[in-house]
Amino acid sequence: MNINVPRGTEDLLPEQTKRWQVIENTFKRLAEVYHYQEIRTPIFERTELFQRGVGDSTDIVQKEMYTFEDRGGRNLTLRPEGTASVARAYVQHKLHGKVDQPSKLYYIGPMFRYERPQQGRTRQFTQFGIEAIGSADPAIDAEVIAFAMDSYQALGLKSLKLVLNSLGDKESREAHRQALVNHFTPYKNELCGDCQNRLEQNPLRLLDCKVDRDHPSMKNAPSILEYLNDYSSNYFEEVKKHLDAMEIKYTVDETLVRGLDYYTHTAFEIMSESEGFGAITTLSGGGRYNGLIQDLGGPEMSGIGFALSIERLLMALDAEKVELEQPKELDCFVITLGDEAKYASSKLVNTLRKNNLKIDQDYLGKKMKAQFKAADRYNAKFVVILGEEEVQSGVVNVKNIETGEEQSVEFDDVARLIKERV
RNA sequence: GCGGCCGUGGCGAAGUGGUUAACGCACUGGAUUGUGGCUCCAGCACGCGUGGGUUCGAUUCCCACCGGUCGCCCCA
Repeated sequence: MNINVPRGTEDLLPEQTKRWQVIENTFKRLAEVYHYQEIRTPIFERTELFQRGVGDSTDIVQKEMYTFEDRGGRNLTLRPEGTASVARAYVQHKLHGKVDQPSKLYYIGPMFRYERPQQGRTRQFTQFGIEAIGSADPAIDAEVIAFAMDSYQALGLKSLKLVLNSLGDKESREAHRQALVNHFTPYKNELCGDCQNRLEQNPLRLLDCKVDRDHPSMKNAPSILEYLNDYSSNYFEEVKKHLDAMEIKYTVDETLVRGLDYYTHTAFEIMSESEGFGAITTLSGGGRYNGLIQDLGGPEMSGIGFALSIERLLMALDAEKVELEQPKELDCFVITLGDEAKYASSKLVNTLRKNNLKIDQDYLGKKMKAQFKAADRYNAKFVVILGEEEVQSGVVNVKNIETGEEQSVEFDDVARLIKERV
């Protein structure tokens, strides 16, 4: 019987969750700083939502969705990304009618994609993301990008690369699409199978094909930037000016197209430039989606967002050898000697905890030496030794593990003493 | 969906077609009845992913399966 975790999923044991908590708290703090509020949507949705929202031509919808039928015959899918769900909630609850606009939302939680696992890619992974819906001001594009960069910088990461592009509005995209079809059709038979399909379904994605990257036709392929109409190209310029104003460095890459169909105008990715980071260097991505809300039955509302993977963030932290600062595990470990002392110990431990101190004691009947070792391992600041003598006298020694200093106090004063020193 | 590599105690890891499967860490006990982190001694795999095959004999060779891992495509 194999009861291990399913392929592509993992348990996070305390050693790891400690780091996760630091990261999550950082994000929540940033969300307050940038004034984004949390939204929680279901982990599964109707399959149509992702087909419409993410796009039928995307890899996600074509081959990566965890789709199932429930007992009522409903066709459901574990969410592969967060934006479609947030947009759906925005439409469903008519957030566009609320006073606070734009709606600035953040989410954090598991996403699911059925893929072959490898480093930096699991079937269940965790995204933190934000969405700002209801504004078409280039300044908010820049805000989202700044937030994305801050998410890494606030944790101490440095080797980051911001890549930027514009995909233009509908009109620009259509013009570019036509140009791409005209350009690539003569070479159709020389391109890879995927690209032959892309030529019909989504020619834009030909540009980031890794197989045909070196095909001669790629070199002089029409760039989206040449097809931006006035509004689009002006919008892109404005976004860049805001980034310049914030002194955020970026590289424009006209081949950056992103894998999801809903993107318009601003598209960006943040990559790690650390040595030995592995094959996957994309840490996060995002962009503007001006047609999405309408596609999902809402009013004409534009939005922009980004999402990052916490798993990849952790890889980046490891690659850059960033140590997250973590709180001390225990303020005091109570060493108990002999059966008689155990009641006094329970009482003392309880009292200390009521004083909001982090306390633990031995439950394995270990010898003193082993109890000291446990205290070391838990990184406790103090130990209290409690044996028959102490029970008799009502006085215990409180020992500072680092300095070795000891101080004798009555039971009732232990909490106060430790609180003063922690 | 396709390809490479790997599968030995709680963890890391060596090794061999044949009689006791190194070593390190961790853990437990002792040297040392109540003050640890150092040192020394001792203990700790009836077993080398599962099943089948070759063989007098397999953890070691072969096959299949399972699991892990890395990479391709694509992405977070």
